[in-house]
Amino acid sequence: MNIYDISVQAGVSIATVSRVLNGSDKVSPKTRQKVLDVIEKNRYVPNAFARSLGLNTMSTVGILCSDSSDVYQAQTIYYLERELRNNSYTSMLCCTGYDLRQKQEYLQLLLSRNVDAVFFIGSHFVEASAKGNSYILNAAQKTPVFILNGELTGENVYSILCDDFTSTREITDLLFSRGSRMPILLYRTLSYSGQKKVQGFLKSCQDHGVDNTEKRTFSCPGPVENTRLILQAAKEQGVLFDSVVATDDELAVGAVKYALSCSLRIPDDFQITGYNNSVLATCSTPEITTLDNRVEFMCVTAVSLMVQMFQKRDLPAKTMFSGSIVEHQTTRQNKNSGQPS
Amino acid sequence: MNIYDISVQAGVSIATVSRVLNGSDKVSPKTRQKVLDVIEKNRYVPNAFARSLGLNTMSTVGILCSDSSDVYQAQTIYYLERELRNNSYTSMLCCTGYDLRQKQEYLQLLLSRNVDAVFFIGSHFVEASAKGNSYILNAAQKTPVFILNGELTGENVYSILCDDFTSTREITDLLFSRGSRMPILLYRTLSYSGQKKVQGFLKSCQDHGVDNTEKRTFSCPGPVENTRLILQAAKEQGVLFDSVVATDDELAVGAVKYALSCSLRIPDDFQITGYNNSVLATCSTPEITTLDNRVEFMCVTAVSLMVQMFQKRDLPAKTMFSGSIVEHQTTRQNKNSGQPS
DNA sequence: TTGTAAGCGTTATCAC
DNA sequence: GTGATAACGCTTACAA
Repeated sequence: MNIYDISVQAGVSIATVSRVLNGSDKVSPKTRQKVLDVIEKNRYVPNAFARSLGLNTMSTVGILCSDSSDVYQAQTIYYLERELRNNSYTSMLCCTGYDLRQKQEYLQLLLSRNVDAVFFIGSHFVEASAKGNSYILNAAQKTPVFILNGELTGENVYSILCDDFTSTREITDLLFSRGSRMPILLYRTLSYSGQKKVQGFLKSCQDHGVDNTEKRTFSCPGPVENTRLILQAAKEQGVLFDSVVATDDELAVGAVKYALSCSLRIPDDFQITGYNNSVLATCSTPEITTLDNRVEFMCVTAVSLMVQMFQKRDLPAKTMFSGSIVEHQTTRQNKNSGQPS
Repeated sequence: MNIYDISVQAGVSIATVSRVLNGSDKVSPKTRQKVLDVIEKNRYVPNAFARSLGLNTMSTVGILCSDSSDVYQAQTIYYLERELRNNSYTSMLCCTGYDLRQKQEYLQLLLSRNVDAVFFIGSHFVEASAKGNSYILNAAQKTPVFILNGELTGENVYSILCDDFTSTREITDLLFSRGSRMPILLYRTLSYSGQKKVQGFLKSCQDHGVDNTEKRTFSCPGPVENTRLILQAAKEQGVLFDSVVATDDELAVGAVKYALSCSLRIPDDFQITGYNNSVLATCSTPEITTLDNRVEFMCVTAVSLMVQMFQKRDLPAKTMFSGSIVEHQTTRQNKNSGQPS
């Protein structure tokens, strides 16, 4: 069943059927109804392939993430897809993993499918070296690129991100204000946002007169149990710390497990902050004070930017917004001097 | 740049270019190389829309989930996408929420895009009433449907699922064997798998001589704090229980929080089991004994079924596999008689 | 082995 | 308002 069949049954030309389908106002009400009836009767649905060939678009965008099962990314995917659908776009999901070659292949795949735009979730996609990012910039020559929680400068590239520097500085400030004297930072990788977090942490430490800051940041790859081991090792190597700033909630969970295994009282002896305000923060006991980096707002904003861009509006290449601290049970309630462990 | 431009530059016909592109063996090595050089030089990529119009497929499948940010669904999406991509399919992701109308609209959307197959994640899509499922059965007339962790009988519908009845019976058996005398069950909804879990729980209770089983199952919708409140209420209403069988890990986390708030010792006074073997089970302290329902295996199997189906093989409409218990810290180590709280 | 030409099912530009 | 008809860019018989 195609547009020609419909046109025959309705006694009109395919042009008229097409007009009805696309809501043109240059069709008489009578003709329109006649055509609609035939369409209805036959449950006719226009062929998407032919349509996209003619229009040169399928109203589809690509979503690239490294791992959709990561709680933060999963959240982002959810809101992105919802917003895109609300604006009549479908989402093509690609989980690339962390290998550059895979990322490039996936991006090529999306481009070859003629997606209308590409969204990168997370700053893992922005490499430290400019050369490593050329594949994104190349892509942007054909297709608009939106980077969520990362930053990349280039033509047709738009970055939407939480101010991780300030947020991490503020959450570290919070620990100091609640009596911590020697916080340490746990981070996952030195991605763009990872670096910002480290810098925010160091800034707060400097502001509070903590020395040797470069030795107070620890990389924690791998699963949650690894975090505990790394903290254990740090302690055994003589690193003194009475609080942990974690750059995601899973790392914070690891810190909770460390504290519990050492019988440290949380938050009296030991304070912990997470990041992302994910379900992990409230599933932990005690529940973790965390940073809400407004995933939903980020996604709504990103899709809004995309829609405006298609309307040829001039847009900011970078949109940055502030996070907010959500206090739970791993930080002290009010200001009093703490006692380093 | 299209196939015609390439053919001119290479001094051949578009048919030959097409043959080269599609790896036909009916092209002389010399011609092939000549064409490949021109393609390379121009970085030509064939138009996906025209291609799909001709072939009547875009090698795309639809993935329908209710909420991609749910940890279980996020896992499933990850493995599904990976397997599909390994078999040269791209994934169109749709997050429908829990409203039937939305589900139907999304399914229509996917069908109108001519996806090659549709995957439903989770049994939320299978309604209790046959009428509520007609939209799926209708879709299956055109497009093969794969239901992951749910069951629906119909032409062109394939169900791949963990044996939730047996798994829940076994994990309840485990609690009895570790000294529990009066377990209760927490479930999310009475979806297909939800029902199976309830039945498995009741069977185990009957086998162990527990009466009044129908009053020992509790529905726990909503966020994690709600679970604690429901358990609290149950206790205050005089329900006696010394262990909780939760039908997902998040519910189990709620049970952990309940136990900790009552100062019950886990697992000595109170035992808990989760379900799904998700990150939540290990992020909890104590870590939760849970059921591994083999998400990865399920996805690999589902995609394998799809591939075989396209090869016109005859396939089982239902593929069921067993789960396995992963013991952590919320169940006792060995058999000894317990003391009901 | 290669080329010609007829689809595939739309949209859109013309005439009328 | 409506109807021919030419794109859109590819695949694939069928011919040569």
